[in-house]
Amino acid sequence: MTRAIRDIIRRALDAAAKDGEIKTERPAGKAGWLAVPIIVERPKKEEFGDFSTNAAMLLAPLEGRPAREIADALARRIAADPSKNVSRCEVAGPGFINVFLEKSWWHERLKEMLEKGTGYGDTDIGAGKRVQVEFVSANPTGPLHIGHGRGAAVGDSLANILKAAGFEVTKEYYINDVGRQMQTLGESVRARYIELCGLETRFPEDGYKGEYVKEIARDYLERHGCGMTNQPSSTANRSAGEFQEFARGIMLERIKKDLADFGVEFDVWKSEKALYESGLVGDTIEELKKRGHVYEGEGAVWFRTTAFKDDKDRVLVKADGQMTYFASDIAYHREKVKRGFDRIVNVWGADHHGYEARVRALFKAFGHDERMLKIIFIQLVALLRGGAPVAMGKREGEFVTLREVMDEVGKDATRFFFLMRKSDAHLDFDLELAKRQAPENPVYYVQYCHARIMSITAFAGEKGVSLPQSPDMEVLEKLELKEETDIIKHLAAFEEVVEKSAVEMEPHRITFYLTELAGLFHPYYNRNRVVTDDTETTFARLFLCRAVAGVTRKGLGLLGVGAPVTM
RNA sequence: GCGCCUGUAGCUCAGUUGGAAAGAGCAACUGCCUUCUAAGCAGUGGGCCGGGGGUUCGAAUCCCUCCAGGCGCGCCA
Repeated sequence: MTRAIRDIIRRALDAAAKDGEIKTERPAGKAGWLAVPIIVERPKKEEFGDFSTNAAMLLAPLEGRPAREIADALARRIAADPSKNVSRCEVAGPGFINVFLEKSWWHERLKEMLEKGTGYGDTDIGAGKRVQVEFVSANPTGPLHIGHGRGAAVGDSLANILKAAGFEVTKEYYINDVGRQMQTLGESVRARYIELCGLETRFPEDGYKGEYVKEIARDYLERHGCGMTNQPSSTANRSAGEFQEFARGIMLERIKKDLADFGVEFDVWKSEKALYESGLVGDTIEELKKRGHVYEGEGAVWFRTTAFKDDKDRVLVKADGQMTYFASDIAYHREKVKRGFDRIVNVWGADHHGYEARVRALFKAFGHDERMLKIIFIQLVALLRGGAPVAMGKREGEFVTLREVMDEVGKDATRFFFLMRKSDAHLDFDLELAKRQAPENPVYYVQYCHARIMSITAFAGEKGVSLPQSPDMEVLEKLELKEETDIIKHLAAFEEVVEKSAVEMEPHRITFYLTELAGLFHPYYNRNRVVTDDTETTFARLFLCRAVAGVTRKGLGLLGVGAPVTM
């Protein structure tokens, strides 16, 4: 759509140049029709036209003439555009050129999107480039909490949007299944198990106190009985590993179930443990060594990340011989690059931002273009209930799980709420508001738009109206109301919104877009009847409804939110 | 102390490749259900875009500085 508009401006520039009114040379190529980037925008105010451009103001200094003079010259030519799509063209303010398009031009846009059907909104700016989106990646030491939920919503929705924009996407979950915290989990389960068997034991000081640990211990007990408690201490120690392995399996199952119920499926589950077993971690350190980025000191092995703008060097191998989390993580990122992704996206909790510099150091050390790495930080969620904060604290075992929230307010509302803000902004999530089935709840506002249209369609069916597969232009010409053109204009912007969301990696743009669309449709519905005695108008309006419902369904789909037929 | 994020209406937030008179939702107030779902609609009030400088024809948007809040600065993950 912008392409068509840009063509109009370009033709005007060409004509003006030909007539000698513009002397500035224009470089070849699509982007540079001027030495400066021309902005074509959809003005906020409708008296400024369907689109406007600042071309004249940018040309003024180059031409050495007043902007308004140049604007006049261009406006004359735009108004006379051979496509006949321009109804009028005005110069305003300091030299803006405001262009008004014929209604029929918008009707054609509507026809186009109806013909594209469910494919409307898909574009190919991704050009099949491969993007890996790694998100959630929570340690399997406890259930997913609400913060993970926001990351899941953002990551999954982003993946959908990228796919729609023509990227090839791999969704991946990195399982931190080695290390101290996993060990603690194993010990915690073991302690609970021993307790369940009626024996005395000391619960680990920093153990996980949540109820879920007891549940896992009960599971273990059911499968293995109490035999484990009688074993000699050496065996019992070794069995801590067994508890850990058992707990890992249960927790992962539970996490997968939570995510599946949240509508999130991963393509790849990557185990940190497996990364070690494949030898990749060792290889990566060796490789870094060869490149001269590694040194030994204080009994540890260090990666000189300060050479790449990190605050301090980072330990890869601890003095006790254990690898750090960082060691496996750089191996993982190196592996991602090797797998041939064009773009690597990490969705992290905002509390990990201090980690970014050292991961980027890896890219630089290996000579990869670090611009391929994008890290999205998710600010923490403040959970409220009727305005009052709900306490969260993982260690105490009092955290609010994604499961609880989902069960209470529903999957759709939960996902929608997580996507109402840009990721790096704090989010207040009020359970009471999310649950309320009232207009102040934006989820229902948008979903209702879809359901309402489905209801209209059903009503039309009862009245014996059968809508043709594809619209005739003569029928669409019946959409004469300003409200109708406004809705079409907004629908026509959908592709660009999807593209922008993909490029900027900002799913919340879709949420806002849909709320605006619903905000146009509901008033329209309220003032006008769709199904009337006038067959052509009924057809035209049903087509418009079909397009609104289609875009709403598609947009909600990108968010991972359902589009109900009835509410 | 250093780094990252945030600061826009009473509340929660959009709006940053610089554009024309600042946007939405909620809350507040006033109205609307014999007509395709009132989970809806119509209307009213509400702002030194954290402060101060600067760049520009033009700044919520870019630069500097200060203030406030969050987070991070482990041989944890």
